[in-house]
Amino acid sequence: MSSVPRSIALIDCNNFYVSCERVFRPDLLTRPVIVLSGNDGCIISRSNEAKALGIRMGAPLFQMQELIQGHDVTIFSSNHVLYADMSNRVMSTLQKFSPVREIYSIDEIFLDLSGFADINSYAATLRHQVIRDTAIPVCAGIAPTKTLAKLANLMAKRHPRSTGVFNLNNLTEKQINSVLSHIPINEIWGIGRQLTASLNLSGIYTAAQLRDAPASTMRQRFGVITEKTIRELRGECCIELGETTPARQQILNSRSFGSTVTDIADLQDAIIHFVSHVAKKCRDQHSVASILQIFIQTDRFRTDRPQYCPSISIPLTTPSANTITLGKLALQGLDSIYQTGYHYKRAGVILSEISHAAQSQGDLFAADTSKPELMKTLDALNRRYGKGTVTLGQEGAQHAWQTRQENKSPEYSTNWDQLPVCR
DNA sequence: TCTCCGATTAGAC
DNA sequence: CTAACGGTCTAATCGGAGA
Repeated sequence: MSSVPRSIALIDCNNFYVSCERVFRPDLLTRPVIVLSGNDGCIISRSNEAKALGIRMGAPLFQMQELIQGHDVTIFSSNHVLYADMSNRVMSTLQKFSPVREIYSIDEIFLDLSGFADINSYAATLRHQVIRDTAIPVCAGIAPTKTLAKLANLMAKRHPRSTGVFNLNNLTEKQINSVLSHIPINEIWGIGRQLTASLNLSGIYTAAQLRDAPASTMRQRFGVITEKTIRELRGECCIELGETTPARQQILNSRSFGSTVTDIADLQDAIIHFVSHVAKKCRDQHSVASILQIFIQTDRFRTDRPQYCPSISIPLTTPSANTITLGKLALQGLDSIYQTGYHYKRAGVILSEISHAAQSQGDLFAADTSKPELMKTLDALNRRYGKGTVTLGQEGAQHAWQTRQENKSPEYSTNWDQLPVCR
């Protein structure tokens, strides 16, 4: 009994961050545009025109400076509030198209379209709906497994005059072979730099070659992930759709500083900021953490200066998500790892061993009682009047460690005060 | 020798 | 003028400590 293959669709926004900026700057629709990472450091999104100029993904901005200046490239700092809001809009449109779905990242969603009638035109409809609702362009790849759907999406994006939909289930075996033999393995989901290098050494260069390699021996040499990838390339489902977003197991907040800091007071200020942020995220998912980690780092690229990257892991006797409790411990931890005389470039805070607040061990007998009501009030005020309305004493307004963001667009879709027309 | 656990590595986006 | 290289997260794997 040969069963009909599943139709798993991967819908992926085109050049997502750039597309978000273009929604509010239609004058840039045909121009080279890039979006930078935090601190305006690396290039993390490029328009097709920027890609065509040879501007590399992930490259540090200063290395691409020549290309950029010669071609009037428009540069944006990251505007995460804008991207998160646009993502919510895109996802709420797309979720209506299948009851079985998984939001995989800020700009991607898997939809199970198995058994649907006329899948190709359904996918075309969904693309147009997203454009109408949000002005963000998306492409759809359809295949029997997630890994193949990823590749199908790649094909949909790559084919210049394609309709933005590519369905591997419509192809003959011969056509599939042809497609896979033209895709280098580094473009496969789950095959990164290291695996590409070692697989190449064994003579495997294309998706077709990887698919046809013996699965069990490959598992021994290259690990389980490679084996699953091989099976998925054959059309065998090994990675199911995860329909519920599980609570975070780890919550991290870290920053590279705009310039180096030497004073512990500046680090304290930064750490308190990070603690507030992670504690809030933890409370938002109704969790508490059992381990609090603090780290500070010197600039790893300044090899001419002494390096010092200490960290400390602080176990909590009572799991907590309380900013005050965690803040005190964090500052003690910082004290114990800080050394004078270094130029610190980055710091961060990690919450781990996270469990659900209600079922946390010892909760009944030893709850974290340091002003839990204060946390609720603080969260409520910030919800009501906007983020940053009420902060703890040490979260000042001026920060020596603040990141550079020289080309940030307004939060068009979420903040009236930032709309030029409302000034 | 086995098992457990924290640290490290690899990958995604 | 010079210096300039992200932030969050998961899962697999490694390797040492202790049983």
